[in-house]
Amino acid sequence: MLNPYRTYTCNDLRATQAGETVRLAGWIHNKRDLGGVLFVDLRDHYGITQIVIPPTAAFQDEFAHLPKETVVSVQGQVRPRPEGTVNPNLPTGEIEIDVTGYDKLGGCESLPMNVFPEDHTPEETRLKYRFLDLRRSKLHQTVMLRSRVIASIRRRMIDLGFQEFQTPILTSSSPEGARDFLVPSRLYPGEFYALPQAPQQFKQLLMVSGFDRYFQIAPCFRDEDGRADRTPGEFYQLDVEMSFVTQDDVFAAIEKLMEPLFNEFKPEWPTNARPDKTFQRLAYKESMLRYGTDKPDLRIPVEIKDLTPLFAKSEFKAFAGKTVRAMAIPQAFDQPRSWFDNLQEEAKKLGAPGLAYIKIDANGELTGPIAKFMIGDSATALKELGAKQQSAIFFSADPNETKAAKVLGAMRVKIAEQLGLIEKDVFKFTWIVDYPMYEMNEETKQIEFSHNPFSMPQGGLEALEKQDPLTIHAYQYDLVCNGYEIASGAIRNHVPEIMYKAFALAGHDKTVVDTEFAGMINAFRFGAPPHGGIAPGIDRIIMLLANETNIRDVIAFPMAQNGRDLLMNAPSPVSERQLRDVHLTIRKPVPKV
RNA sequence: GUGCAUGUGGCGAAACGGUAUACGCGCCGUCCUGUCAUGACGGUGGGUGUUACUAGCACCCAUGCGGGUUCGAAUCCCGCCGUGCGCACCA
Repeated sequence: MLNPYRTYTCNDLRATQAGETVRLAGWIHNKRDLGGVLFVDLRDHYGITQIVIPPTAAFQDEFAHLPKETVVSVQGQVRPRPEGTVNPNLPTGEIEIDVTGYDKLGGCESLPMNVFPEDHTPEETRLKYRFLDLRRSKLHQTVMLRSRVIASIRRRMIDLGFQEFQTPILTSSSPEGARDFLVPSRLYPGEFYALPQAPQQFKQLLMVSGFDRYFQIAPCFRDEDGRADRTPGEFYQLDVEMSFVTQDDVFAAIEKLMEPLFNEFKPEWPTNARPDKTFQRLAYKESMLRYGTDKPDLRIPVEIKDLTPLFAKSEFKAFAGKTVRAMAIPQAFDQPRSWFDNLQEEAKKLGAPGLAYIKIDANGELTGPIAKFMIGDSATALKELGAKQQSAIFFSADPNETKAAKVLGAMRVKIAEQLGLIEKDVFKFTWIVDYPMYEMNEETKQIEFSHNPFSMPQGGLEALEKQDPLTIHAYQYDLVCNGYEIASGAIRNHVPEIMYKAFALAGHDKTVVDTEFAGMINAFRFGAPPHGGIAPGIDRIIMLLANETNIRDVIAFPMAQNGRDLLMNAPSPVSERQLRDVHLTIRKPVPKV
């Protein structure tokens, strides 16, 4: 039986179908009323077809007054367009439909935002009327890209020998990491499920269960605030875990996924992969030194240098005895004083005392506010910094090494954006490896895990027993592309003895491990394979492939930065009865006066 | 929690201490038989009142909300709220 709404989609018809009687259904995309003849662009998911309502049609006037975005089904005959009126920009541009009748399937009221033309609209409106925003070709295409990327990832993972699993969404709260989303239990008053921040423990348990190679396109829930590259509340990871592997094996698997994936969807953008399609590696410490961050944007051709020894005994008190880092910025010489002043303000916002700089003029002479302190060795060294003439050198000095590095790292990106120094249309990947296992909490002076406490320390038990904890590296790694952390993972600590020792160094005794990670530590007692994995962020990968800078633009139904869903009105109050079912009373915060 | 930016018609916006809503988009009306971001002309914030009621006129209100400075505030100041970006946070 014939479909009552359509016999073709709006992207199907070509000149070869001329003469056929057809039915098309879709949205009224645009109208061109020429007085006699009425042209209407009919749009569906697949494309646009021009339909023509002739002056002889009794319903022409009626049709002309249907608002844009009305849903109709039209019947008519396919005919080739007259000579000279073919539209080469439209796949269906050779033909048009001579309409003989129509049905109005869905009316449309006055629109709160334009679907076509796709003009600028505030994000709040776009989120509230997401179903309209999703009709616009930009977002519609991105969501389709997302679908194709995920399909490709799934196919590639299976081809690489991985199996797909599902893991619980209602699980238990885990003590480490971000805040959990909690789900109150009806059957157990006062007890809660938590939504998983990642299927971390489950995937490790699957390895202990002998499944060898796991993957899942997994939703992850974390109660943390949004950023341009981070949605609040929930996001998707390609969660991966492998047994009997080293770090190199995990890298090899992910490289076999990523490089071809990026190449499939953005073939015109070269990557910096080596000839054998592997990615470069950078030690965490090296990255902090050269780029001031553990997610360096390698598209920026600027590196930071350490000048600490040079100023150790300097007359210049602002630098003496502190960690001093510097970077040379080409093209910065000619910037106005206000530009340099602005950067100082930016640096101060990041907690730096300021942002010192000197300029190197056409004669290679040092100028600027602090140039007079740069004498002898330091002047020579600065010229050797690689600073070409007509450039500027920026300094960051702080008693705290990490802070000195991070300030300059942030300024490196900001300056590069302002001066257009970021290389375009290219993907620059790097692995970040050798993360420290522990770090010193400056406030409490306690040694803490710097990343995932389940990571295997490099050197194993021996390192934990004999080495200064702050010098121990973990088999912990990130994959970074164009300044975005797109994956994070580790070789796991699967040996209870090493686990207890690792926690002991961070000040947690055995009972903490036994109670808080009971499920996993118990499993490790019964024959656990060495294993490790990684979790690439799906949303960020799509962002890169779609060339978007706002992560909400690659998600069909995102929440606003404040964690609200403006379309569905979540979160929202629930009834007293629902609360009673789960044994909750509301404790409201004290209102501000 | 916090820093910065921002908030004016359905939408993008203009006015930057002196007649708010210029201009554009959309929408409405009229005209046009080959357009395809159609074109031309006109209209388009809200309320109340009034008249000779397809229309006109008068008055009032409106620049996120509340207060303040000023002869006069969209504009300057204070507080609050919303949104965006950043920081804290993110095993």
